[in-house]
Amino acid sequence: MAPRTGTATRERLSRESIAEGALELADREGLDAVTIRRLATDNSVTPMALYWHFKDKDALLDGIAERIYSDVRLPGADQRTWDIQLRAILEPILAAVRPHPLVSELLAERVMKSIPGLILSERAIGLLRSAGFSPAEASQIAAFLLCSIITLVTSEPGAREKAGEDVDAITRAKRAQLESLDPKLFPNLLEAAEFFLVCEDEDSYYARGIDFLIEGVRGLLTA
Amino acid sequence: MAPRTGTATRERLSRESIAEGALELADREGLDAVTIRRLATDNSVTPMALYWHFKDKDALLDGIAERIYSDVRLPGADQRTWDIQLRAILEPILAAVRPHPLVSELLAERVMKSIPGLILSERAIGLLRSAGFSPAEASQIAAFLLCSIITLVTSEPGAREKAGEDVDAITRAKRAQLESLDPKLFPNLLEAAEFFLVCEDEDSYYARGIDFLIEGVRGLLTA
DNA sequence: ACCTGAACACCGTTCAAGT
DNA sequence: ACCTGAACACCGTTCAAGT
Repeated sequence: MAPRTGTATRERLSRESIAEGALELADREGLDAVTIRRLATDNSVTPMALYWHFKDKDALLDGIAERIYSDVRLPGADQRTWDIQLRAILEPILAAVRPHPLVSELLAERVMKSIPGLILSERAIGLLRSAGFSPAEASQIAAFLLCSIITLVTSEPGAREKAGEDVDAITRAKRAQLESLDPKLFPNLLEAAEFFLVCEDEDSYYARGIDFLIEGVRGLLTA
Repeated sequence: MAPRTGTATRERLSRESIAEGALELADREGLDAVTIRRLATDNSVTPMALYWHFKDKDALLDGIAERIYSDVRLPGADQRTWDIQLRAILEPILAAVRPHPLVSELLAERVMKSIPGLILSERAIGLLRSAGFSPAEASQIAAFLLCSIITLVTSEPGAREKAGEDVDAITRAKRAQLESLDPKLFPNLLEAAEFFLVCEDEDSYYARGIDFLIEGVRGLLTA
């Protein structure tokens, strides 16, 4: 008889399946919902079962980060100018992180803790080295670029509010707070209030972010 | 008889004294050490006492962030070019955040939750507006610049290791991990390994960071 | 190899009560 | 106004044990 399959099947636990479930949970309900005990019941298992697959909770979060970094699809290196190639690296990273605004805060401190993260760091540093930066400069700039991509996602206006289900209750409260400010003291804040609450156009938001980063590198190069 | 003063005096609790104590604790032992119960015993008081001064733990963390933002000393506006003025804003922000690498991760999502944070945001947006950016652009760029300053501090190589007391035990472990990488696959990472572990020169690290940000803005402006 | 059961030492927070 | 006491519903984690 073939093993049972279907919705009620209890799959064998594995690092990957646990991390995948944890990521989906975090995307839906936020990182605070990711709890050893919650994951255990979601997997129909005892909390201690998870400790066979992960040393501790921090290692489990490393696993979530690895899962996201493994989505990055880097293009092959070529002979185009450094700015074109840099864009070709940054965009796939953004594409991998962007679906996970509630989880992105995990990523910065965890790049060096997984093979996919190491690969993408190696690639970025190599590109910056060949553009003319020293090892010290290249490693700092590469780290900063990655952090910046993550920051763009983490702080995309409106994105983080998806954690609580009362999406626009939070937005309304924030709007009320901003609009209660003294217009004499905070004219510019009031003029721009709407752009802190929701993102007018996500694509142009991210395009501007990437442009900023590439121009920043160019500025350091020609200084 | 004058009220007792000296080392054993139990001061009256206040929002400010609690936040100050919490910040010092976080600077010494990291944010995980900042616990309602720990702060209570540090203040020789019951955990519930803190709930009179702060709605909940999140509000207490807001208080810590406000404490740091209140250290920012902005210069008066003047008629110099936008890049000079932008530098004159970014540097005092950096100066306020830099002493608190273990706490800086709190700051990004909390700028708009205190008067000092609102003031500095207003100022940055105003400057970018007068440099020629639209309200949407100015607010996005201002938010990104602030996040970037914070990121520079949060991820300054070696800074975060000061949480655990075994400072160079952690550094040694990280070095071992990096040096165990295959030199064929990660040549650039290995060449730059040292710069991920400790910061060669903090001042040039931060100078490069600020230069990057200003050049990034210039790039968007001339695009 | 993979998982369970019971227990420990912590959390944040509510609610009613004291002065 | 400011703080206490007792209690609740959670955490992560250790340790010994089962199959």
